[in-house]
Amino acid sequence: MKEELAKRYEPTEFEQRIYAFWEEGGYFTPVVDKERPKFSIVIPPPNVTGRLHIGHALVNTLQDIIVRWKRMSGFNTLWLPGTDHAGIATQLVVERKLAAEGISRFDLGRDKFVEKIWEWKEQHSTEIKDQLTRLGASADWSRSRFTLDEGLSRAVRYVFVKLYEDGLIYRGIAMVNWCPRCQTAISDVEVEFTERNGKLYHIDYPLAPEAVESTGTDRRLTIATTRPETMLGDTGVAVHPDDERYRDLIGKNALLPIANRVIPIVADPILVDPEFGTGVVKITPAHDKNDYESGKRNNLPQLRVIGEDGRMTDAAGPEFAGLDRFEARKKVIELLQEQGALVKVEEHLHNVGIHEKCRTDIEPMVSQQWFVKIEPLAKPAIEAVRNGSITITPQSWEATYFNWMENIHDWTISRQLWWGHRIPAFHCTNGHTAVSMDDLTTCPECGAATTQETDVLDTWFSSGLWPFSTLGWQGAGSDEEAPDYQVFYPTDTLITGFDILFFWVARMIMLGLRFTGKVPFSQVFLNGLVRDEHGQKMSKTKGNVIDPLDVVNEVGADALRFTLAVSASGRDIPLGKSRIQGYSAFVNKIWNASRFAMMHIDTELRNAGPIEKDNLRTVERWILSRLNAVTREVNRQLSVFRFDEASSTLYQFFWHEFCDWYIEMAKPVLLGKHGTEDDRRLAKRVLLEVLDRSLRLLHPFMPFVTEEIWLKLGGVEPSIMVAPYPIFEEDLEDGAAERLATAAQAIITMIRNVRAERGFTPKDRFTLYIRGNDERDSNFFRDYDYLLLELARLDRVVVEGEPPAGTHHDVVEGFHLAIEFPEKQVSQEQLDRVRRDIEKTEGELASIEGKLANEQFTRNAPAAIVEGARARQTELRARLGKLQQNQ
RNA sequence: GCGGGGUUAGCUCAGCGGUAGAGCAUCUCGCUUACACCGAGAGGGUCGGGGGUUCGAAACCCUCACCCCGCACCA
Repeated sequence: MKEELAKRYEPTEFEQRIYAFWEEGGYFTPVVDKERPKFSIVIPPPNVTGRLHIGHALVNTLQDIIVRWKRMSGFNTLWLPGTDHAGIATQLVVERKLAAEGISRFDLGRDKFVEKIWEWKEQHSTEIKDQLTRLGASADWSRSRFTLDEGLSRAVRYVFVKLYEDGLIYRGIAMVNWCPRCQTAISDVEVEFTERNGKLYHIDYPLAPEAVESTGTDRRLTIATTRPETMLGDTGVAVHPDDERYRDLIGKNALLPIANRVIPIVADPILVDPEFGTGVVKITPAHDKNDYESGKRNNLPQLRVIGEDGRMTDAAGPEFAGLDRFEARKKVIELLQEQGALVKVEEHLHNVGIHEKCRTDIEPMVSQQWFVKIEPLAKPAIEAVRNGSITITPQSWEATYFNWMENIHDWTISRQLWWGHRIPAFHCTNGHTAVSMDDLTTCPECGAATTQETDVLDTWFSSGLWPFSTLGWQGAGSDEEAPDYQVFYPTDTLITGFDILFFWVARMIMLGLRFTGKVPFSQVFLNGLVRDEHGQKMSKTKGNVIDPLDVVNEVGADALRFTLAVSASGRDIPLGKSRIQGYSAFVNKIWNASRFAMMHIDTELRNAGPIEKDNLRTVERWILSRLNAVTREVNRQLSVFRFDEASSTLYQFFWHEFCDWYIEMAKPVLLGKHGTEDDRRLAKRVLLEVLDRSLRLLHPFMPFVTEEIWLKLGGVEPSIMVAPYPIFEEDLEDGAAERLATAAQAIITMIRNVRAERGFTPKDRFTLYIRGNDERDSNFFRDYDYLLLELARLDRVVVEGEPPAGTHHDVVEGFHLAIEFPEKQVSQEQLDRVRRDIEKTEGELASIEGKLANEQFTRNAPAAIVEGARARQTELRARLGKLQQNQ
């Protein structure tokens, strides 16, 4: 039964009601049936305690568009949602909260602290779902997963143990990125480089007394450093072996100022560039990546002067021990100044590595950690993209992927955190380490008591398994008993931000291939960053942040979604309030057009039956043909992730073809002002058809409003969500109808145009003389003269009649027109316009004729192009002749 | 240094070998019973500079300039 549509479009009135309706209908949950064609996609799991920002709104809108499109297209569709425990990020949030109460995690101890995080998690775990719900995400909440769930944890443990057994996970002492604030090691990709104005300190290192004696000189070696405090840990000085200035000093010793330690002068062609600076480099093997390598090459000891908390150690000397590293820097400078060893200080712009999560300066540090030997995993992952098993869109990201994967370093996976998957390794009192699926209390090697490794795994280790661990995979063999895995793995598409290509996408590919033997997904779409309307990054300090939930509350989810879609070409997205406003007008337009249609549709959709195509008139054939072309276009664009093209195609069609033209053209018949009762019935049927198909095409982009309208329209299916997505139908194509309808529109436009140019008002009426090319054209205009009369506001249309002298002539789409205007003073402006029009036409004609006169063109250009040029020439000639009569 | 992207109407962008486009903004006219979150119309671009390929280039190639983003390095 058809219902009324509210007079005003008020999204807040129905969006949440509609979502509840979908959930109750169970439309988000696919069936577990291997025989049906499936489509599956997993969400990039947001941080469990996070608040959704505009970037989440984007990535989840895009996923939902694809998911709804596939579901309507007949696929057994699963969108699996969930959240990530997000080790460091979550721990940080809770630590900050506790800090506000004056408590540190160390006050609580590991177990209590982890308990606190779980409490926090439980409190916030519904927030993500609630927020995604407001956006209209059609995810299967019954399958929601969390990276610390029991099953997923089992998968993590299995993968760790297996990689260890295969020799791809090892424990060792190496230079890592250390965050003194979080007091954990982090991987290379978690370090962010930020440009900073610093100082370059030039410091004199004197030669050791015995070197002064043996060389007979008292030279000083001037080194430069941005981090003077690390000199306390220097265990050598390097020069280039070919550098004449210092060659005689190689093998001798220098005297380290302040510490007064004798350190060797070594030759290191890798570390030292003789052209750069003074050609002398200090070596701090314990606190610099390059120095660490150099130290190993030159057998220099590592002296750790900075501790895990960022404070100087005892090894730094009694006057430094316990001092913060930046305080120590000041003190070192002071002492050097006193000793006269500080030669000069320069301003220096350089990059400083910081921890991307807490923004603390990274301290390179030698430490015992767990690593994944990555190359054997990276190789097949590179191959999968290279051979097309996985495609990345936009394709330019593939180059970035290869570039990174081919230069990849071992992955530091251990974190000295408390929140996460604890590493399943067991150390015994005799120093043995065993890795095991089951908890061990005694050492398998010597029987001594064991304790479990305290480190946890990098968050991305567990999210790297997300596409299969969420489907029930828990290790070799487990897949047999995991029906979801059987039906939905591998997934089809992955949609995520480019910023986690390395963090997440690459790791899923590597681990997926290794453990399931299949690519975890075959298509990756990387979306850009949402920026403000001027392309600036959104940030709290700039005050240009747009909160998606505010937008949803103001203009509804559909307007936000459509704006995001129409902006998503794969590059960064400029988003401003005015843009959203613009597209909310479009939603309003859909609402009102539907309201109009529903005032006239008296046949219920259920009983309407198929359209009687043979009885349709030209205008109806035209709109169906156009809609059909749009249908093909939208399906095609969605299949290649052109959300922008697909949505603007629909926008253009619905607003400017359906509303501005078709509805206006249909009005005389719908309102009973013209045509037979049969015409009217058919027009209504077509109006209904076009609206219904349009709503279905639009549904993935704006699910709420389309459902609200569609339900009131009385659809055949229980929900538009499960109504079939329109597909191209060859027999709806009608080129002839399109040509005539388009011509009629161009003629109406031309008349409106000239009317405005001549200063007439819509109330002034004229007579139009029109001549077609053949009988069919003439019949068309005879049949549809009422359209010209109504839409162009004429008082008479004469088809094939001879226009009197003094009329305005033109040629539009091959039709010769003449408009008889009432007597009116022709303004100079109008005359100028006629002249410009003529000049423009002459210009184009000259260019076309030049082309056609060129034998190279007629010989080489494709026949269709040459034909087109000829036709254009004919039209322009005719038009020019007509225009000249207007002068 | 390596890699990627960009430079098209006032703004934000699409087009990527065959007559320069969209949205927003601007101007003019119109409250015509779906919608003023509207309708009708107008103005506005030598497609960053230079060179080349081609019958034909905004599009392909080379080159220069400027901007952005990764990665690496910066003693």
